[in-house]
Amino acid sequence: MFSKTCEYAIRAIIYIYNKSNLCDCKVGIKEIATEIQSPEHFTAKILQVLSRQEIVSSVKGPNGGFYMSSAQGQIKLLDIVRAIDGPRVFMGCALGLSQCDESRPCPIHTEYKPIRDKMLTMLTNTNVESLATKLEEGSVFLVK
Amino acid sequence: MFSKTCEYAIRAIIYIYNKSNLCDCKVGIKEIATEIQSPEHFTAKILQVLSRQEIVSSVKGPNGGFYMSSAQGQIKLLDIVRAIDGPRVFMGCALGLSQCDESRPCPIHTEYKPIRDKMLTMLTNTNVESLATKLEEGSVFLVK
DNA sequence: ATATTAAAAGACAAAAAGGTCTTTTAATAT
DNA sequence: ATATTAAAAGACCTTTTTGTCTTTTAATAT
Repeated sequence: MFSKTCEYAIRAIIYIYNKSNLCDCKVGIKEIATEIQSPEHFTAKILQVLSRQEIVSSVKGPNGGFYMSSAQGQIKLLDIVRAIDGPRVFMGCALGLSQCDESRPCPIHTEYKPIRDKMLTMLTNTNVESLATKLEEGSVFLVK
Repeated sequence: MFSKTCEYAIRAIIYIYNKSNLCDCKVGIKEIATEIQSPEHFTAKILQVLSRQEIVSSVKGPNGGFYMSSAQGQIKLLDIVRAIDGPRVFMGCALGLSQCDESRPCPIHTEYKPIRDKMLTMLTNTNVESLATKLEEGSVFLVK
């Protein structure tokens, strides 16, 4: 459903938000990659993209690393997914038609659109903070 | 959402079923590729896969081509998608965890699973015939 | 039987996604 | 000021997906 890149992105962001809000500290790429079990350098590249889009913050140098403000905790999953997979993700036709809507639908438009819309609604309504809270509670997990 | 391969597969199958049931004839790969606007040889390869799985039938030689029986019209979208993208499509964790379920969920399991299940239900309940009927009515389209 | 036809099969190639490694930049502790 | 540290940047590689082209196989019309 999501690209690998997107999966790593979401897991990394949840980890960073949780950790950086817990101890008011910065967290390094090595730790992130270890804790979410993702390829280190690849994850670093993904975080560069998210950093440019100000979804996550970073500082270089000693005691540097990634961190997020509480304001950034309000960022929606859709913002992350769009930053990675582009702004048109979950907007296109299920069968790849360039134009597909009520006025000229593909054969599965009627069946598919409600589901695609539910996906968009979910991504729009879910923010990072709520997911990090569940992680902190221990009711959800980032690995295995 | 679907792979390109899957998009072409579904569009080709709907076209073949509609055409072959209309005129009780076989339809060639050239015509299929033209009519659904897909790459000819690539579409041929996809149909080879679907043919091996008996989702579509074919005969070689003069007046040969692809065709489908009414029984094959009862084939579900899920059968096509699984034939192409593998049996575990729309079964996995949204964040790529190898184990993710109610007993040990990823952070978005609760939000994601109902949507994934709706997708599976839709693919399970939609058969080729119903889509081909809409195409024949002129209420849906395979191109643009 | 044979020529013709059309799918099947297989070898290749381009593009995109996923991933690794090295060098550069910039922050900061000393 | 300088050494150290850690992210940023960039070169490169691998795998998968998508797509093309050629050859082979098999059906059938003659």
